[in-house]
Amino acid sequence: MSIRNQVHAGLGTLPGAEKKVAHAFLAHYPTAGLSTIAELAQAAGTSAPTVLRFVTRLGFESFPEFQRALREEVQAQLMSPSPLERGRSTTSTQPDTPGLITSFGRVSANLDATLEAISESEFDAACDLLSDPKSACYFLGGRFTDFIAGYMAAHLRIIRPNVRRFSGQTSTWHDQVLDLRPGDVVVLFDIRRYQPDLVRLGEILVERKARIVLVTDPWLSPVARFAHVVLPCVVEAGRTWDSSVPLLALAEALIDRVSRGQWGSAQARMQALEDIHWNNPADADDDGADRKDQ
Amino acid sequence: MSIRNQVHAGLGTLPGAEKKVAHAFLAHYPTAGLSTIAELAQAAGTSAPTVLRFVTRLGFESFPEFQRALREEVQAQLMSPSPLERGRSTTSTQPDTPGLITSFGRVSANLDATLEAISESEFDAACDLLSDPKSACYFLGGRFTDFIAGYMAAHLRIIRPNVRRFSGQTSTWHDQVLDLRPGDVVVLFDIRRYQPDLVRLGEILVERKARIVLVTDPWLSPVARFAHVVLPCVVEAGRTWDSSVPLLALAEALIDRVSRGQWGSAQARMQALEDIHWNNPADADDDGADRKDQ
DNA sequence: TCAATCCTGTAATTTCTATTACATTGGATC
DNA sequence: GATCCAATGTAATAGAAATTACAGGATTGA
Repeated sequence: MSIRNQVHAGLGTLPGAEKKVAHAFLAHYPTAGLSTIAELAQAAGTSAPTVLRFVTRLGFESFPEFQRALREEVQAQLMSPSPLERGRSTTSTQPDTPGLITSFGRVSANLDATLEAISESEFDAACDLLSDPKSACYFLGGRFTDFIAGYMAAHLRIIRPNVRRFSGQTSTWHDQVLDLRPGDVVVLFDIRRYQPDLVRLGEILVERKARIVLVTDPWLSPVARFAHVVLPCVVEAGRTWDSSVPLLALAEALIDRVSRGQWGSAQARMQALEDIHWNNPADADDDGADRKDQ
Repeated sequence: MSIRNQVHAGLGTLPGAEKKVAHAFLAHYPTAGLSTIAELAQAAGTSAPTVLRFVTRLGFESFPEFQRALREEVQAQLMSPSPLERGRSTTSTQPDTPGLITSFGRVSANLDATLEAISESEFDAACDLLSDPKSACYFLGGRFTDFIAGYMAAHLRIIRPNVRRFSGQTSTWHDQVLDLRPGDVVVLFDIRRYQPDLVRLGEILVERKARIVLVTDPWLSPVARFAHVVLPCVVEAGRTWDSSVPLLALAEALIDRVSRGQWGSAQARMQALEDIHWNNPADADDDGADRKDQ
């Protein structure tokens, strides 16, 4: 077994400080192990002896011996045409407590299914709507999906102007609708169990001649009746709760497409915001994790 | 130019003994250069000072410096199966509007990579910490990842008591730390570009004897120094921004595991909350989409 | 052939590195 | 709560490693 896998497998049995060494090693594999003990210790935020104990626990007589083995491994990897043949230790997972593999596998299947559920043309239409700089862009989600809405708004706000979120309690939404102008785009996230508030809001939005982009599940939220673009995501994961991963993946795909389309005009905007953000770290959180009441 | 090519190019101008060093170096690149001077000298059939003169002639101040450069070169080679070109580098070219398939494909690859990056034991450890009903549980993320933190908190709040979020501006975090009791669990999300505030918070948390679960990227946030459990997620998606999908997938995996483990005690709690939620739709959004300034 | 110059290796020196010993902390157990 | 054991860091030590100084030897040009 390669040293890399060996470390990976033994991570659980390591005491805290040595675990940090293991992480630092894996994070900067293999170079972190090819320099000095002191350097690796510093990278891990621990002391030299701990690093030494770490390599001893791996079964090496000394640190130089460890480095020798590591060098050979590196050479072998650089030689071989297919660099990654890492075999993950597939410890048989008990059905009761699904491990990462099970969980991620289901999510992956969901993504594939979502890909089939969404039509390319609808996706394109959504991108076009979001790329229109003249109309404002509102975001809102349900109980759990509102975080996805927030995530998406936070990104789009950097690329284009007039990005807002419906904020606060349901009863205040109606007030905020007053700001809407005909043609404005509203992105709604609503998966089961569908929230009645959103349906009512949908009606109002249509009256105000807003264009609605709905992200929902394959059973379609009632809001679909009012929506101009419907993007269904497969959220059924056989778990206690539905998975929002496909929603986020879709949101990121939209963000990516829009940001590429707007690149010319958005670049300066991004740079300006970045400068503000990083030159003023005290306000960074305030700027980034924008919440509804701004 | 890489060191390897540099040596290759300069082979002709080298004196005899140094040429032998160059050959030995190229023959066993890069490992020959990563061990000691003495070893390389022996491999070349020459003496240590000749090796040193060789690296000096290449333009390096010292042998360690030469090794450092070599290590970086090796790392770059190993790290780049996919030449990462983010939006910045492709400014002029007409954006090759990537469709859903491309975008989702990348995300899927990220999930696979994340699966390899996270050790099962660390995942288990994180679940154990989150399943401990005695200690409170705090959540906080960075600029974009705070939404993931919120999503996770919103779910866990249903399964178990004492789930809180660090809220508001950076400066008020310190006040909120006062509520922390030794042994409480803090889940931090921090991917590049790492926020200095979080590092400072990490220090304070350790002083207060909190147990930190860090969700970060493979390059590890500086907070990793203080963390008890580190969960690295592959976020590099070759896009303008990093992808948070692996973070969310991980969050859901944690939620699922914890909710299954807590099933007996949590079921009643869930039922009660569900009732409140759906019988009182006016407060529904307020409950779910809890934000910082409440 | 001789002298000048550049290579090259041996040996001494200095710097830094790995290693060990020991004290302190922190967590677990009864 | 008190005690024990593991874990961790600090500091001292031993050991290489890199670097320098110097002298012998080859090569070149006159």
